[in-house]
Amino acid sequence: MGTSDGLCISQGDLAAIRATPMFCALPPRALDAVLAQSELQVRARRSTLFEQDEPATAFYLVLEGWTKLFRMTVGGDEAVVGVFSRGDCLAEAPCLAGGNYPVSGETVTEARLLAVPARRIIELNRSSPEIGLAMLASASLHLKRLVDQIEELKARTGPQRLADFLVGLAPVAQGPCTIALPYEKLLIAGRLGMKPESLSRAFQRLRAVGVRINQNTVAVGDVARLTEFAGRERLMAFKCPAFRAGCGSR
Amino acid sequence: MGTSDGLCISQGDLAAIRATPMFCALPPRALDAVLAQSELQVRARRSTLFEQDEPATAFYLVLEGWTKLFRMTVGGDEAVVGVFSRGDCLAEAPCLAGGNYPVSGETVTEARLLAVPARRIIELNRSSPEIGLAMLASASLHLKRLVDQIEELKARTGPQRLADFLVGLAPVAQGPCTIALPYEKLLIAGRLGMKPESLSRAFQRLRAVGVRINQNTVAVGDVARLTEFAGRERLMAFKCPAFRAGCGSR
DNA sequence: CGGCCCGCTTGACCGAAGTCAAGCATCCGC
DNA sequence: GCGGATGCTTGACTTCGGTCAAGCGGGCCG
Repeated sequence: MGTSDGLCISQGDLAAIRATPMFCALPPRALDAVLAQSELQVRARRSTLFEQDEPATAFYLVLEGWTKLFRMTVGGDEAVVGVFSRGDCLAEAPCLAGGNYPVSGETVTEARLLAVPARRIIELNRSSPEIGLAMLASASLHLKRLVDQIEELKARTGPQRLADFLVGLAPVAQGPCTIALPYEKLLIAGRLGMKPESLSRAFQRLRAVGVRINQNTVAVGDVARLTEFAGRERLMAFKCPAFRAGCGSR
Repeated sequence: MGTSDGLCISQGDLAAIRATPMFCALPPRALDAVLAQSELQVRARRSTLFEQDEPATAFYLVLEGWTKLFRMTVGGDEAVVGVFSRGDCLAEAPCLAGGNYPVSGETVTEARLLAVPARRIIELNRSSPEIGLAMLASASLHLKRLVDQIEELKARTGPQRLADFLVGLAPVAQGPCTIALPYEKLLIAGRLGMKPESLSRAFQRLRAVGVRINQNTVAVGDVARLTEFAGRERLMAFKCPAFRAGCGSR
């Protein structure tokens, strides 16, 4: 886990930092104070950021690459709670609240991160109270994401969740496009709450709505069509026999 | 939705308020300031507190009764995101962050609530920054709960989730006991992420581990056995102690 | 009293997704 | 090149939980 000091932050990174929900509401002076306390870290793939139930001492802002939050279940599987990239903030709530990390965090690819020590921020909060509100805004966003995830798990099938995931990755809102999967299928499966085998089958199902997969690149015939599929009710295949016919052709 | 002023708060309620993760870290002066701005509400069953996507203008602390947070899915089902009782705080994060409610809120039984207007709190935050941190602590707790819920949905069967729910309600950690279900089975099913039919079947399954059900009272042969069946020791949340009907020492 | 409505339970059925196991490609070191 | 990792796909089977429909019991009202 290579580290360096907090001073050499590129212009691009600075812009990214300023754009986060966490820091965007902060007056420049307060932001400078935060950055002065922080550390720029470059980490290899599969590097541990923190572990569940450890006291929370620092939170992280992703500048480049991908990271995940997860839990080990009793059965030894990991339940992925979220996957994050540039501009996302991890674990700020437990840090500031002075508790333990509720999940474990790990890099998924090589990554560049801003690590912010909790203590300093708590101190800073005293002089600039808007930091607290900014963090709350960020935490609020995470709450919303988790609620989305719960709703998704409860109300959608695997292929629909996959469709939604792909739509989120697509560079356009309609028409054809190709997408490079940002990380391994194993993790995508985890993120979508299923096993790798089910992910495979979900991709097969999506061929019926114009999705082709080859290695880790995906070709989408029409993003709008995929979006529609993602939002449909679950019994759709049952109610609309045309799909089944389409599925069968291989 | 009956209301009255914020001044006549009973001693018991005051103690409950002081024990919440939200307010327990607050200096008495700040707490008084908050309470002076708040309103005590008594509401009938099935009364709407706020609706999803509305601007968040107030948050609620439950003093008595039960409330739920939920979302309407595309299919028209409701996905229950949480069910809350005495001592729990609802929607504080979006309020303070100045966003919209990410979910809808409703009372499940007749309930007594403390309604706290967002604006005043934001102003208060300027003079006492620890309010921001206290809210963050509360938000952090909600994050943890949601993560728990996701893990549960991903890693456990219906009967296991039900067992866990019952254990959480049991007044003892081991040995026999009887439990009165706090609200309708329909809602319990929603909370556990299943349909009423499945809940019924889950209860049947639990007969194998010594659980009998009759109307809305449940007889448990041995709570420890039930806990084991649920699949793990639930590490009791560090929710400032005191209330929560019968969640004794563990 | 008889009707009805409502919440809950049961049973039959079926689709979604997990498990287990085999098959196949790619990448790597030797 | 070969042998063996590793990661992805596929197929057969099983289990879980949702759907639909019927049945039942209690409470309420005329």
